[in-house]
Amino acid sequence: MRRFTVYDSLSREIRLFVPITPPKVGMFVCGLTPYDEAHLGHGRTAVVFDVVARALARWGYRVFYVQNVTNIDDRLIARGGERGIDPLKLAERHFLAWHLAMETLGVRSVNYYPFATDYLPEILAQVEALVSKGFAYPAEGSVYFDVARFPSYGALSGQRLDAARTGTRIEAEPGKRAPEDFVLWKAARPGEPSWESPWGPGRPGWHIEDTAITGRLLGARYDLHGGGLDLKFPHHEAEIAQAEAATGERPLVNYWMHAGMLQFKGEKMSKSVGNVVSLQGTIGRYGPMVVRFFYLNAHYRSPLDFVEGKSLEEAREAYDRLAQPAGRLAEALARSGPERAGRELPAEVATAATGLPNSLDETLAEDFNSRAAIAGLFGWARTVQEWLPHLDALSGSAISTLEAPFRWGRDVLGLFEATDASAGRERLDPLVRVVLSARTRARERKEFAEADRLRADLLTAGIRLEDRGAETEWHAVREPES
RNA sequence: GCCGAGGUGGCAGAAUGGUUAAUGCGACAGACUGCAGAUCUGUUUCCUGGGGGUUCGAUUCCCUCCCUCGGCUCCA
Repeated sequence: MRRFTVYDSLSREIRLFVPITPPKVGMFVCGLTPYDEAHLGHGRTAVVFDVVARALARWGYRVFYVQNVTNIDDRLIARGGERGIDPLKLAERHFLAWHLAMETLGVRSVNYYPFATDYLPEILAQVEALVSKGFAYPAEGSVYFDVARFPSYGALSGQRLDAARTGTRIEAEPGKRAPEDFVLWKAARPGEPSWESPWGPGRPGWHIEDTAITGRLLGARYDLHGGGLDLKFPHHEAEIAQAEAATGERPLVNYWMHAGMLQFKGEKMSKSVGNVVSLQGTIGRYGPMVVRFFYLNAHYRSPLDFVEGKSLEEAREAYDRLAQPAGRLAEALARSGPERAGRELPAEVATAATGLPNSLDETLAEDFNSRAAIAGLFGWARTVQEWLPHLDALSGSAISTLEAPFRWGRDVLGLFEATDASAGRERLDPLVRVVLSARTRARERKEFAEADRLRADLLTAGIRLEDRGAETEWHAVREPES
């Protein structure tokens, strides 16, 4: 197991990571409430923690990664009511879309997506435990957590209750003793989905599902909890309070990781601000790998600005600089096979290639500095560019050696994966070749006007040509419309 | 108001108690090319929010101020 450090939001310092029972790592990340289409901000958090899980797996840890799905809550009920759809069905529909987006983005490290409503017995048991231990009280069919009974409440966010209170939006919730008390079990209003409980029909509060799920799947204490920075207070604070109060064991979580917000037009991208950009739509327009690269090109804790018409264009240019040599190596290897004889690499190049993945691991092992690792890949791309013209002379194992750092990028960062666009390329290739051979003949006859006309026509069709000596390569300028 | 995260070149964005502060994008020039593109080479000069302090030396550590963003029970 590789040693690595991580910034823990609770202690506010970078700490060496030590699992409770090595090599196992229990990892939980707050998922979304799928009441609407996912936006670019959601994608960032998902990709950030995907890389964390991928890296841990590579480094010899056995990760069990759980991401919950809040499939019952006020927004779902409201949205379902507007559309005349059962909220649970609505949640399921949006979750399927999310899952598809994750698949496209290469987020495949999540082992399990538990739905809140599948954990009603655990939720009820936890609420009952809190009531019987005096940490929670029923009122008007609901149950509230008594924050005053949990003195360390606020430790994660640094919030002090007296200070927080001034800015608190005090909702008219009858029976609540203090404004900071949060709801564990919410009495059902007529027509709402509800479950039976000792306090009457109702549904779980937002915070309790996570600790009910982790209690069941990861135990009373586990290693790593992630989520967006906006969830730190009150959500994660509430998780700590209710879980530690219910089980009597602490700490609930050994390492808290919070991902920085994606900002758009100077503010956090969010539904309530109304500045959202669709995740699916952006993936469709730029391709999943460019979106992924955009996220990982910044440190996960920093705020990341999304500028329409600029950020992803820039990311595409930068990503292509890596993907192009990576792709040519993969193609060459597919053609030649690793067994083919040929020239070997000079010793210093081979040493650099085989050593780089390890140093990239070291870089990433310092609080998941993906940007610094990417910088290392750029340096390698430059070296590989020098070898691209000589690929056919190289042995299969030499090409494979050149590819090693890019394989690291694929395994850990999830970049350089074949996408639908490259599948489309295979279909188009024979057709494009027909035009190319006509153009090559024209060029041989120095009929450049004709050759340029063919090049221009292909460009209109979305295909850009690049002459490399006698050979001509082609690239799709835009994603195929689907 | 309180709590937290940030302020780095034209832009994005890393790192570090110490010779020229990564990397990418963009721009400019050269090589290559029939041209273009891609690639390579070079250039992009005084780039670390302001002011104090600690230090032989700070962008890095400490204090303070300013600015931006997030949270303060809807949030990834």
